[in-house]
Formats: sequence, C-alpha cells, structure tokens
Amino acid sequence: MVTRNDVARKAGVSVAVVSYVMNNKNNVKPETRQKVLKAMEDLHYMPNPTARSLKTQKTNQLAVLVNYLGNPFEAGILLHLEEEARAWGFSLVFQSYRHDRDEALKQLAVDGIILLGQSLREETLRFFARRNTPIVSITKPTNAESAHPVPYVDIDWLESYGKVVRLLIAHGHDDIVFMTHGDENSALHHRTEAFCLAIAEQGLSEHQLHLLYGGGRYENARQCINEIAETGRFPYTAIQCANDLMAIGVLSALKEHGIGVPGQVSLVGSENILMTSETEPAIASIHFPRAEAAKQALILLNQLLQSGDKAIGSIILEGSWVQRGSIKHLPNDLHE
Amino acid sequence: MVTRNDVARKAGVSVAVVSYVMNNKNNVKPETRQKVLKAMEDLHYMPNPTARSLKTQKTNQLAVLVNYLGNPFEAGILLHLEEEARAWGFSLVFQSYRHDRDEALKQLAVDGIILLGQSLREETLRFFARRNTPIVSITKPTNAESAHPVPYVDIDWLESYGKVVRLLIAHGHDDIVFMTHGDENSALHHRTEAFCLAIAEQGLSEHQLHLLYGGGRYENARQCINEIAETGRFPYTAIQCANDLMAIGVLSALKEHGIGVPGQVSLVGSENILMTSETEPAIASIHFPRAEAAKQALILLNQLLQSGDKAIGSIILEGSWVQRGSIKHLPNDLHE
DNA sequence: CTGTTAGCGCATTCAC
DNA sequence: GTGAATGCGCTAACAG
Repeated sequence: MVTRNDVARKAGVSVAVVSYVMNNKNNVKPETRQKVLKAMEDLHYMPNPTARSLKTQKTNQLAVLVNYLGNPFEAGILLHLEEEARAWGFSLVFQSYRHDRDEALKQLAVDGIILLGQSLREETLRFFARRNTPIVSITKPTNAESAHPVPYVDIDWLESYGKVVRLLIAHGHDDIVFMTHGDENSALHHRTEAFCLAIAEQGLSEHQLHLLYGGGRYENARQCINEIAETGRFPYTAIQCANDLMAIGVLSALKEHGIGVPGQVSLVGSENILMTSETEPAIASIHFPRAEAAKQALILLNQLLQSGDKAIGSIILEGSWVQRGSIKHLPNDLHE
Repeated sequence: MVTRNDVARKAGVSVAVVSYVMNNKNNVKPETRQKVLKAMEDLHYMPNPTARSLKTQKTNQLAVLVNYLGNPFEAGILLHLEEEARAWGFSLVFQSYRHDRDEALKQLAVDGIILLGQSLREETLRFFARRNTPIVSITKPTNAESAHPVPYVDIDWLESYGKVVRLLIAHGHDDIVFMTHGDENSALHHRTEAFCLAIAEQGLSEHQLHLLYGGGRYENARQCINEIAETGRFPYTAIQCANDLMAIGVLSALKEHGIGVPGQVSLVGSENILMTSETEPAIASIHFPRAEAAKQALILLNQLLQSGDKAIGSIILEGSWVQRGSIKHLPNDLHE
C-alpha cells in the first residue's frame, strides 16, 4: 500500500506538504504542488480513509436503520437517502435493525444515524447522545417523547386520514376497519393513533372503528383477511391499511374469496408504492413524498451535526390523496 | 470519549491487558480480567472501530454496488446480503453505482465489494486487484472476460429461457420478442445473449426474434409498448422481458390499449418479484433464488478474502419456472 | 512556504 | 501474566 510517506519521498518534500496539497491548506507553491500531484499520480496514491477518520474523528458515514427492505417504500427512501447523502459527502451503512442488535449498532463508526421506521431503546438513545451522534428519523418514531427526542420527518397522517374518513363517510360507510401492524413499537403505530383520532374528529364513535393486525407485510395481511373471510360472510365494507403492502395482501385475499372491490369493500392503502397502481383494481392510497423526505432528513441531520446538540424541530410534509379503482369515485369528490 | 487508556487506569492495569481481555488473547488472570471488565462496564467503554481498523487493516465493511434500488429484485437481494454479511461479521456500505462514480468508490474503506447487476471498468478492476480487495458479483457482469475476472453467482438463463422458448413454440408462437435494457453494460445484457442463444438452440432463426428496449425500468418499458401500440395493430404475440419491472410496464401498456393478455399476447417476466403475482393477469416469470444467491456471494467473497487471490469459480444456481395467467397453461406443460 | 513532530485509539512484539 | 514501546496513515499545530 502506498502511503503519504512514499509520495513525500518521491516528490522530495515532507509529508506535511502532501497533506497540504490534498486538503488545499496553507498556500503551497504552485511548483511544489505540481511535483506532489505528479508523485501521487505516478504512485496511484489514494489516501487512507481509515487513518484520516482516526485523526479527524469523522468517518463520513451514516447508518441507516431500516425495518424491512422488502417493502418498496423503504427501499425507495433508501435510494433517495443515498443520493442525498452522497451530495453531503456521506456514505451509507445500511442495517436491518431490531432491538436485539443494539450492540452491533453501537460498534459502528458513523457520524450520524437515520432511522427508517424504527425506534431506538431509551438506553441506546442515551448512548448516542453521550457520544454526540445525531439521530433523525423518517416517519415519526414511537418514542418521540423520549428524554432524547429524535427529530423526524413524516407526513401529516391525521390530516390525510381525516380526508379518507370523510370520503368513506360520504360513500356511506359508517363502520371502518384500520389494518395496522399490531406491535406498539412498529412505525405504523403512529399512523394507527392518527387514524383513531381522525375517526373521532369526524364524529364516529370508537365502536365504528375496528382494528386488524396485518404485521406490516403482504403475507400476514393476506392471511389475516383469509381467516376472516373463511368464517363465512365478510363483515366489513371499508378497509384502510397502514401501508400499501398490507393493502395488496388484503386485496389478494378478498379477490380470492370473491369479495368485490370496490363493489362490496372499499380499500385504501398508505404510502403509494408502485405496486398499488398495478393491481386490479388499482389501490387508492396516500402518497408519501419519498425524495423530499430523504432530502429533509439529511438537512436535519446536518443541522444537528453543525449546531451541536441544539434542539431541532421535526418536519411535517404533506401527504396527498391518490384516487384509484379500489374505492368508487364520487362526482364531487372531497379531494378534488 | 472514553478510551482504552481510561479503562486501564481505572482497572489499575496496563493498556495491553485491556487489549488482551477484549480480544481473548494471552491468558489473563481471571481476577485481572474481572477488574478490567468491571472498569469497561463502569466507563461505558466501547472500542473505537476506526482505530482498530487502522491497526488491523481491516474495516469489516463490504461495499454493495447496486444498479437501481427501485427494483424490488435488487432490494430483496440487498436485504439478504445484509443478513449474510452480518453472519460473517461485516457491515454493508451501499451505493448506487455508475461509472462516473469510480473515484468515490476507490475512496471507500472496505474489505470487499459485491456487485449487484453492475460491471466495473477495467481500470477500476485493476485498482482493486492491486489493493487485494476481492470483488464478487450477483448476476454475471458484462466484462466477465476481463484480465481481472470477477466471480459471480447467477442462474442458468440459457436453460431457463430455453424452457420458455419451447413453451412459447408449443403455444404456437414462432415470432418472439425479447425486451431488454439496450445498454450493453447493463446486467441484462447477459440475459439477452442467453435468450438469443436459446432461440437458436430451439431451431428458430434470428429473424423470428425481435429486440425491444425497455431500459430495465417500468416506465420506459411502458412507454416503449405504448409507442408501438399507438401506431395501429400490435404486431407481436409473445414477449419475454429481461426483468419483471419491464414486464409489469408492458402489461400495463398492453391493457391500456385493450390488447389481451394472454389472449392476444403471451407475456413472461424474469426474476419473479412479488408484484408479478398481483397484476391481472399475474405474470409468469422465472424465479431467481435471491436468498441463496446472497448466501453464495458471501461464501465466494470470504473464500477470496482467505485464499489470497487464488482464482475462484463462479456459481450457477437453478432458476425455476413460475406459471401464471399471462401465458396460457398447456395441459401437458413442458415444465414440471 | 515547508519541515518536524505529536498524537488519534488500538494491537502486538518483546521484555520482564 | 503483565507492562513498555512501537507504529498503522494521517492532520495540524508549531517552528523556522
């Protein structure tokens, strides 16, 4: 491996000078600079990022903790996060995170952490706070009320679900199902709370809201509906899912049992992943602006990185309604 | 930041001993070990991975170069790669790669590189060969015949496509379309070659094979078909796509133009991503075993890591046919 | 403008 | 069994 020493020797200068030209520090005489540049070129010199990191105490790496990359929603955000991170000079270390992997997480050498539908344990948050490692989240974490609150970027689910509930009411539904994850630590928990609130705000009673647990995944959601449908008459007429993957599973199961969508059941997803437009019928959903969320997350993170630990506010983006065939279109739609 | 020094002082031993207990080296007296452990605990000591890497010349990080994470196929493999990498003690640095990002790639501190539908330039391969950084690929790279060949794991596309071609012939098609990327550097290029070969092997002439370019993505494939369909009568009756994302785009466009699948056109995808089972009709495809591929890729990589630069062979897995509604089922199916 | 030098935190050789 | 000392490759005072 060719090091800074080799370059210095070859160029006939000291090691410091090599450092200077690499980092554009102290005015180096143009002529000297050229010599150094030439030596670097000849030797195929590449600075050792590890050594640099040790010295500067920065790795230029960010950890991204995802929940389940099999969900195109998360994969899409990761895609955009990587673009944004690159623009800020960071690389991304990606991990599928679970609480029992905290120790591995702590051993990562990263300058910051981005949560993607994840929540860290209080103890872990404390650990990173001590180490001044900033953390931001995409989608509101379940423990937003921690002693070490994590700023997040999410859409206004209450508003979006409010629109959906109004729409469903306008369609004559007065008995609504919300399918969510089931685990209180899931990122979908916040959406569940928002939907419950929306129900209340629209004047429905809590008895008119039913919760179903689809585990956040296609297969679980499918099975959940199958079990209900197999018992005989399908009791629900309107289902809102906390993510699209479950909505797709629900649709699949409903079709399998000959339950018409939107004829017998109105179905709505959340997130608006590509797949929702390709099913039959296509699934109406709430669009989550992924590129924008990724962009804002990196802005937040860099603010934290620069301003020390000053408290930084979260960012609420706007979700938007995407009308599709899984719910009948009303002439004077509430969502024009 | 608490370092090994702090621990040593607190435990009343030398820094070396701390190192010993951390790495289970030299028999440390149990009693001393306990003292050290206690000190580490009290101080919340965490070893600095950067310093360790500098010393050991290993980062325990692998780079994964993906093409387009918006393709669930790649995201799925990434998911499995991360699991396998974790089992081998590696973290994953993920990058969307393009040839103009070589410089950034070279600056990564990684022990190895995994290509996901990517091919590196010859110069870049040489760079990593000089540095003894092993590289493996999932799906055969286009420059497999390089001076620094990259071992890969892929399925036997020739065999899989051979089956499809026989099936299409049995359905009476004698005029077949293969939709591929168009860029010779695309990972889909190898599949294109395989399909051409399959056509020849089954006794069809090259005039009976038409190539369409769908850019590897949903939107491009969709548009490609739209442009053809808009000119009037749709001239093709059988379309094999080099990946599922394009197949889904094709189906979407065909439906939009009222072209029946499988009535008027038989459609087959490649890879078998979840989405293919949710369209209407569902799209027949060739299953690519993602978990197994990820597993084999890490085995390959670790062999390279251990055995120096000894040449290592590639791994060919078996693809499997997935019959679905986009192609009529034959009574005595050729695939069982 | 350039050279000398002192660490960054760790693993390891060599004494004791 | 344990400690002292060296160096991984780099940056940044500081001195000249």
